[in-house]
Amino acid sequence: MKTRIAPSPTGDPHVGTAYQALYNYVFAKQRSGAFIVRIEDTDRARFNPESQTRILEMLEWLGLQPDESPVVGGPSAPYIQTERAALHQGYAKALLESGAAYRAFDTAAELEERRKASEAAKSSYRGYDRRDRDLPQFESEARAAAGEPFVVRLKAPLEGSVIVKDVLRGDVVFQASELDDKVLLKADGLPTYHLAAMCDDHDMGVTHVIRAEEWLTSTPIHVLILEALGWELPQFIHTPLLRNADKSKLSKRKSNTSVDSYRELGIAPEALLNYLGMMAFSMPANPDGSSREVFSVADLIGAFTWERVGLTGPVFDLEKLKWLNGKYIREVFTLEEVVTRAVPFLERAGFDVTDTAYVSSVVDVLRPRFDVFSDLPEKVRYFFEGVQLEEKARAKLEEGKELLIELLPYLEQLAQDVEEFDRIDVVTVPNRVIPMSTKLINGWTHQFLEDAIIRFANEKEVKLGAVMQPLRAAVTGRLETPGMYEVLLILGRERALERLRGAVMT
RNA sequence: GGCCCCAUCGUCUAGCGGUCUAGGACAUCGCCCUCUCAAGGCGGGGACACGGGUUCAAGUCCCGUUGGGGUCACCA
Repeated sequence: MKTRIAPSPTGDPHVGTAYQALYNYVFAKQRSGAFIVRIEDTDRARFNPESQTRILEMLEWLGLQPDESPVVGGPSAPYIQTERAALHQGYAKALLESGAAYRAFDTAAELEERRKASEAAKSSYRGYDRRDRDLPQFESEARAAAGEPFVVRLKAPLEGSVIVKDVLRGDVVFQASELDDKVLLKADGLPTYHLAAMCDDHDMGVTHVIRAEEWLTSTPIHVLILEALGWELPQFIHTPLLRNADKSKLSKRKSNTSVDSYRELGIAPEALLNYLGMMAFSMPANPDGSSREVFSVADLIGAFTWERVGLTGPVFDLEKLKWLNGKYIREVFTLEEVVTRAVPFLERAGFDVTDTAYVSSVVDVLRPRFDVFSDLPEKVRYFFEGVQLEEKARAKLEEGKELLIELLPYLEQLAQDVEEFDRIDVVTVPNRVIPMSTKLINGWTHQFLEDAIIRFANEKEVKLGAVMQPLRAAVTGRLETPGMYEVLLILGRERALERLRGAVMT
């Protein structure tokens, strides 16, 4: 069996394409079939060469590797539709000869005019009026031979009905009177989607056409083409459309449809795929009845079945996507994986990331505090650059300056106090071990800092917070940061004390 | 407007006639934890669109209404 996605290179890589790719990929893999990618670039007016590479790159980023595609090739090459134009023209000719199609010589202006007239007449039929359907054979040939531009149209039946068998919805019946004679071959000699997709799917051996619901109403046309060519019908599966918050079809104007934009936001491909996998499809529940929100593509391949795919168009909710991404950062990825993904964002912010151990401890301590990588740089700026006092932090600092001046010697004393203790090579913080270079250690450990600061607060008879917040402001310039002991440890004694001195002296 | 598809909390969804006083997740609210911010834990509010059937019994089946969406291009 074989599935495919057939994206059109006309713009940014669309999440809808990623969504379709996921279904096609998962279903093909589950059935040990092939997943192929074909580029549908027959619309020369909207064609965008960059778009093609970006779509292919998107799939690579997502890890949805096609078995056949323009880049990896395959037995049915080429996988770029315009390169198959001769094939399409041949099929169009066959259809013309068998009488299943005909030439139409209407100009765009004529069609437009008649369409308007039809609308003005409030006719419910808005399709082609079939003016040239019964043009005598000789006239058709002669005008074509004389060089008059024409398109090839499908001769759809005038009576009866066409039944589309959709795996998810069963039989969908369309009356012939609702169909019109769609263009198969355009005046420029290139095929329209209807012809090209059917021919290519057939020639490439596609067995399951899994595509968005918006194609459902043109499927009878496709069935007609397939039948006229004498080909076996594939299984048609129309999946619900991803929606904007207002339930309309997901669009650029109302939502972020570009996968690249999510990538820039700092959404991990695993999280995006996981999120897309819970749109319309639902993973079987856990044994305790709770729903399973976190799963991989491999899990999907294991559990996927069309019976668990709903038919209502799901609203794409960025909030939940972000939450899921945060979940991956906190619970699914290893620290190392989080760091690897974070580094490019930190570098782009201009931070020096050469000290891997340092970067790692910074990221680690921030892990429960960001859910999208692009948010990270701002949250860790003070770890890489000097302190920039925020307004509220300045006020706190002023408020506690007296206390800090007294605290300073306590902290400076710390190293001496613990000389008698053994040297420690790692700093142990509850629940994690942060490797540090030994020169930063001495008394500068979580335990000693905590003891010292609590003792100090007790002696001064103030709440811990009265010490912590001014200290936090002094050392980070902010009022919201990870735990102070962690921050002091990561910063290291020298830098922390230096910042503290600097703050109380101004 | 014609045709086609769809219909459970604001959102993603579970539910395949009785176990539903409808379950989970995001969001939201409250409490706990706590040096701040998060994370985490606990708890609250919150839905079967409506009307007819069928049936001993309907969120679950059928019909209609309403609502939403899609589609009617020499775009895909």
